Amino acid sequence: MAQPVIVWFRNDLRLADHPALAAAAEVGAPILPLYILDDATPKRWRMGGASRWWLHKSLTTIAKDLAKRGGRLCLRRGETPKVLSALLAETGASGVYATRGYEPWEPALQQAAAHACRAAGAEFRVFSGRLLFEPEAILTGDGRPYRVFTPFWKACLAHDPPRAPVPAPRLKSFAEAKSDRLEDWGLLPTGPDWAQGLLETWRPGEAAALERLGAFIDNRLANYAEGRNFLDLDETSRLSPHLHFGEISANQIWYVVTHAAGCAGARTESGAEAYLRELGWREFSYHLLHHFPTIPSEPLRPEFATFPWRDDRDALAAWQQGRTGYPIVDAAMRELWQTGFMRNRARMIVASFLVKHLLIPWQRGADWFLDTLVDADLANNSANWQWVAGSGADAAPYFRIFNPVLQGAKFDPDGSYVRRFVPELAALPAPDIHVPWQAPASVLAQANLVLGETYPRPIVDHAKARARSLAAFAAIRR
DNA sequence: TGAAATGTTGGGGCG
DNA sequence: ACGCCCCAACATTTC
Repeated sequence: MAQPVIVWFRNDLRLADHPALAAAAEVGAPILPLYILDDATPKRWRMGGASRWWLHKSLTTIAKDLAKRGGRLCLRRGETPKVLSALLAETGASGVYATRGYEPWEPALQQAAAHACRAAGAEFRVFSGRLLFEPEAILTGDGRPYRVFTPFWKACLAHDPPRAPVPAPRLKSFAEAKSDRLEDWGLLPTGPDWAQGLLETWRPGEAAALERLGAFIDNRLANYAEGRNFLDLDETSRLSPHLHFGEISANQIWYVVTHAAGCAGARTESGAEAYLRELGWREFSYHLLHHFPTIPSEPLRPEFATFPWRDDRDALAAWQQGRTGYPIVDAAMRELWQTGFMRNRARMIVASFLVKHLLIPWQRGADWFLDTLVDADLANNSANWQWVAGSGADAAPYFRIFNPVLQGAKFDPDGSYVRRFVPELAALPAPDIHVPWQAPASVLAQANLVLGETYPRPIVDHAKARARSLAAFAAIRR
């Protein structure tokens, strides 16, 4: 029997447009599909609860997809180099093929994997597959990384177009090896099963991702530029968790959306352009993380080291649990807890509230998002929290403080988003639903609402919090 | 990918 | 008819 080739799956849990898998298939040797659960390698950034739930479902799905083709996904738990060394010894594999990662620990991890392969006389090959543009390919004229989005994205668009997707290879033969049982990995919540809302909201896996992309393009892409902001509508793609786990690639999305846009043609920015620009922000985040690997924990702008943050555990808990007294903030935070997701508009509102109204360090918010979002992604999460806080690249200016009442009135005008996720406010009429503390007593009584009991009063006064935030930012502005 | 404060304008009520 | 004031409505600037 020929020496097998190990395809080391990570956040690339798909069979189509998978350059490493395609290259392994080209070899003509049996393929051993492998996933390693390595809780030791990123010491600080252990996968969050919602991510582990998704991972369990996604591994189940790709294992089935492989089984349909006669293969068996090998699951191993442990430190990656040790697992690879053991498996190379067991199987006599001639190589390990993987998709390049960009997190801060990836260079060392990939080097360790390469070393394990070399010691076993096998080759280690890394393929691109996660990004449209490699970080080395998009640099300013003097060879430095971009720190402002617009010129970055212009440079991307002027660059050679992204790699065209490759189809799923025909997989002729597989190798097998002893495998853990997925159920034994404990990825699903036990004790309280908080994942019911996730189960009702999501269908992880490659097939579902492709279906979602198709439905998005058919039904919502044309209206995306405006519609994505409305919290009570479902006008976003919701592809982010699929994209994070690599169930679909950015290249697949790029080409399908570009093709769909080819028939359009409008004076205002089209939905396709707006959507591709969001993919551009993802690229930008990954490039930033690659070039500035400390951004998950440290502000990119050094002057923020002395920012007068507050350590307010009660306020943080109120924010996490969706009881700040600002309905739009609470609705969004409860949506996050129930479904593992918020659209971008909601993320901006709640992030601005945590950082500007409460003056709580953005890292606390980033940690909470990493634990609760099904699309938790170190690059996007770090870059976007720093963007909101003003400490990052091309950051939102310090004075841009969202007014949660105005944001609610603008993007949830009839209050149906609030009603869906904050049921104790459901009986309030639209004029009052974003400002329950201003509602007349008769309206509150009719809605069976007792402020401070059935729903909290605002934990901060907007005008005072705004002034406090401006003063805090003035302190580091000198 | 804001919001609030401040400035300007123009219609209309009214003496 | 006229000037004055009020104040939306909109524009600009400031945070």
